[in-house]
Parts: sequence; C-alpha cells; structure tokens
Amino acid sequence: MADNTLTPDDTGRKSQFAVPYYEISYDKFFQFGVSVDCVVFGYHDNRLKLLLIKRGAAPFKGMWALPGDLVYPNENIDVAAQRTLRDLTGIEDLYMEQTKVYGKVDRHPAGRVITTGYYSLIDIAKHDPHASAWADGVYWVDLEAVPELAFDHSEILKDALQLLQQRVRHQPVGFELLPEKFALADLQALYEALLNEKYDKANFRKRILSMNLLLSLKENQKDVPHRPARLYKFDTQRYDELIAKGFSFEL
Amino acid sequence: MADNTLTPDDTGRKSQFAVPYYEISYDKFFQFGVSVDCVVFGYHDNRLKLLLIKRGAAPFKGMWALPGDLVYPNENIDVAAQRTLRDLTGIEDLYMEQTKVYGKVDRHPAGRVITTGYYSLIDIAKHDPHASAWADGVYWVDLEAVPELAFDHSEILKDALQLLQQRVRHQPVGFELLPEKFALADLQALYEALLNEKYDKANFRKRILSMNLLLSLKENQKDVPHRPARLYKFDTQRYDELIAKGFSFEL
DNA sequence: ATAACTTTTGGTAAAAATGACATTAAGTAA
DNA sequence: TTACTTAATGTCATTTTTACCAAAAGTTAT
Repeated sequence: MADNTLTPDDTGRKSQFAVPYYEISYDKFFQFGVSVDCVVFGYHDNRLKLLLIKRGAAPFKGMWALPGDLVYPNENIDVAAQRTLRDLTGIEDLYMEQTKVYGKVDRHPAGRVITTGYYSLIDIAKHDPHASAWADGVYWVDLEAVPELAFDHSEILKDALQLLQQRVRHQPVGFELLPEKFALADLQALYEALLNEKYDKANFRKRILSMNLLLSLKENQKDVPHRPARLYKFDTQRYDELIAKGFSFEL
Repeated sequence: MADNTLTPDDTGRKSQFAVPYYEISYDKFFQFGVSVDCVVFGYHDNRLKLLLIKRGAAPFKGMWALPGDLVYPNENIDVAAQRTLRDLTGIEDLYMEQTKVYGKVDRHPAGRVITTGYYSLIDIAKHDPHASAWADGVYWVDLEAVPELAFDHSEILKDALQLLQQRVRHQPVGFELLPEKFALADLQALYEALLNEKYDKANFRKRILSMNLLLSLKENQKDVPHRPARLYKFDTQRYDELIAKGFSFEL
C-alpha cells in the first residue's frame, strides 16, 4: 500500500546512488503495484465495439471496466498484457501496443498502482470472448454506448481512441479488424466508421489500389442482392518490402 | 527487490478482487520500483543536442545516462519527471510528454523497476543546466555523438527520437526549440536538422506562411553581413483557434 | 429470356497542390 | 557608388486530388 505520510524528505535520501545501491534500503521506493489495462477494439455490423468486463467484486463492483490485471513481480509488462487478455477472453497472440502510463497517486483505491494502457484491434468474428472467474462477463459494447467506467478507465479509453485514429491514418492497421478476405467497400465503410468521414467510392478505390498493398483474389462476394464485388486480401509481404524502402502509409 | 522465485501460481491468487481487496495481502504485488527517464532535446548551432548525465555512482558508474530518478510513493509520475529535471538542471515548467513504459523484469540491476520515458524540447540558449549532487555533471551532447548509454537508455532514446520526428511533422513543436523571435530561414534550418531533409527556400516560406501561424514582427535580424530577414513569432492564440476548428498541422 | 435495378469498376476533366526555378528587393561592406 | 549576399516574390509546368460520369456485371422480378 502507498504510504501517504511519506514525503520526499522523509527518506533522508540525497541522491539515487551516492553510495553503492546495494548497501541502502530503498524499501520505501519499492512499494508500487503495477498493472495493465487493455483497450480492445472490434468491428462488426459497421460499428466500432469495445471489449468490456462487468466487475464482479469490489472495488467498483458492478461497474464496467477495461480488462486489466496486476503484473507479477517476475513478469514483463508486455507479457502481462497478453496474459490478461488470454485469461479473460481466451484470445491469444494479439497485436498490442502501449498507449500511456497512468500514475496519479490516488487512482487506485487498493494502494499505489500505476497502470499501462494497451490498445488492440481484432476481427470480432474470429474471437468469441468468454467470462473469467473474477468478472461477471466479457462483452462487446458499442463504442457509442460505453458508459462511465471504473477507476480512471474512461480516460484510458479516451487516449486509446485518439491513438487508434492516429494509427489508422498512418499505418494499415485497419485490416486487423476485417476478415482475411474483404471487398473494397467493406474497407471503405470501416475507415469511414473509424475516422467519421465520408469518401468518394471511386477515389477511395484508386487511392488504396495505387498503394499496391492489396492482393486481388479470384473470388467474389457471395449472397449479396446485387453485383458481387471482387475480394481482396492484405499483402503483408509487399507491405514489409515497402516499409523497408522507406514507404510510409498515409490515408 | 524483485522476488525472482515467485511464479504466477505461487500466490495462490485466482482473481484480482474475488474477495474484498482489503482482506487480502497483495504484498507480493506491491514490490515494484517506478522511475522516470527524461529525453531532453535541445538545438544549437544548427545541431540537435541531447541532455545527458555522467553517472557518478554504481551501477553503471562513469557511463552516460538519461536524467532520471525513482518516483516517490506519494508522487504523481508526471510530477516526478518535472522534479527530476528541475533537481538536475534547474529547468522548471518544461513541456514534457510520455513516450513509452519499459517493463522488462531484469532491466534494472537494483531490482524490479519499471520506468517511463519522457521527451521534451528546449531552446538551449534559455537554459544552462548545472550538475547535481549525484551526477558528475550534466552536458549537452551532440546527438550524432551519443555513445552507448547505461541501463536500457539507448532504447529509450531511440523511441523518443522516433516520437520527436512524428511530433515535429504533425504538430508545431519545432517552435519550442527556437527563440521567441526567429527568421524563416532559422525555422527551415531547424526542420531540416530535425528531419534530415532539404526544402526549397521559397516553397518552405509559402507553406509555412499559408498556415497563418506566424506573426510577422516589425523587426529584422541584427548583425548579419547581408540583408537582414524579417523576424516572426509563433501565434499561439491563432493555433488554438485553428485546432478548435479541427485544423491539423502537417509539414 | 429479358428488363429493371443495384453496385462495381474504369475513366475523364477541372481544380488544387507541389516543386523547380527565375527575378526583384533590400540590406551590408568596400 | 558598386559589388555582394541573402530575403522575398512571382511564374509556370507537373503532379495529385477531387468531383462526377458512364459502362460493365451481377441479381431479382417478370
């Protein structure tokens, strides 16, 4: 727990390692809990969704929260983020990226806990999350309908959303949210949903195709009540080549 | 210190708060040290510089390192970053922004310490750093000449540099590095140094001025052996207005 | 089979942004 | 006054972006 009576001078500490560090007790400084919180975005039915849990225990029992957990003292934090999501939802090997650190003194009622936000994108169809022991359940919630969250999770979400929009514009991350095979109109609808903008269909097509990042498949849409569109898939290999040459994706 | 014999199962812990959190001892989880490390960029003589300290004590005694320190248990981490820089260099109220968290288990020889990187930009002429108690000294080092750093600070620097270039392109942060009043050629030289590119002088001028973010002063350069250029200053108010209208800076 | 309909797909022309370069202006130094 | 240096402005060709049109290709209803 955080010692709220400690002030910087109470330690009598003048400098970090003025004498060999192993001769000094820095116990006062080694009292932090560290956690990770995952902001997982999904996409379905033309809408952006967020993976949330309903807290089954105090504090904030009954409130919605981001999936997160404390980090073990012998665990890398990036690994902890992966583990948290796996334990909670069964989802493995997800691309995750740090957003920010949240380190206010009283952000957690159980003591001094600093947390790192991670954001991730997945194709909902591929992953059916299941509830874990300590959450009543895990749900995909429409982003528009997300209520106030536990802890400072609303702030974490806000920052992650901002990063997402950044990334979507400058890296081809949008493809993470789509099935392997997709039509250009699907991709356009996704970008329009993510960025709250409208694009001309013909021009969007030209822009995307001119990047040479999509492989045209010999396959069309099925079960659509009109002319089916050609399906494409993202060309990872080509993307890596282009990046190596200094290409930078811009929408 | 980190307990390296602890494994996730040793705690017998199944869920974060399955019973009220205050009835459980989570001591095992509250053993982290937390630190901040500052990547401070400065600009002088057309060259980008980095603020470094020479470590006066173990570990990594004698090596170059980023200015950084442990966070107090009752101190917000953003505040800790400001304090560290103030104690070390006398520089106050600096604009600082988080870069990333570094949370590998064995990144610090004194125990389990996770650190947050902060980057900042300053006009060197305005700030003369002075040595503190626990560092031999604080120096501006030419970025090209930065050697291998202590801890994982080289990695922190690499990430901060990447973020800097990002920011420079998409936000008008470059102005932080220049004096209040500057000529367009100064600004151009700065951007060329930051981004390793060359611009056409006339076109750079048009591009920048068309953004309407600079106030033309009724004042010229002094002591130059040729026609002195008009001085400008950054129009913060106008920038805020534009941002409010959804304008986004792009170089 | 054909017509009506819907969406894909390929194209074109105007407008806008970019980039290369030339010219003029305004100061300093001899 | 002249030479010199850099600032500042202007022009123009090229490329990129945008708006919009029309043909093509499938589906559904008749």
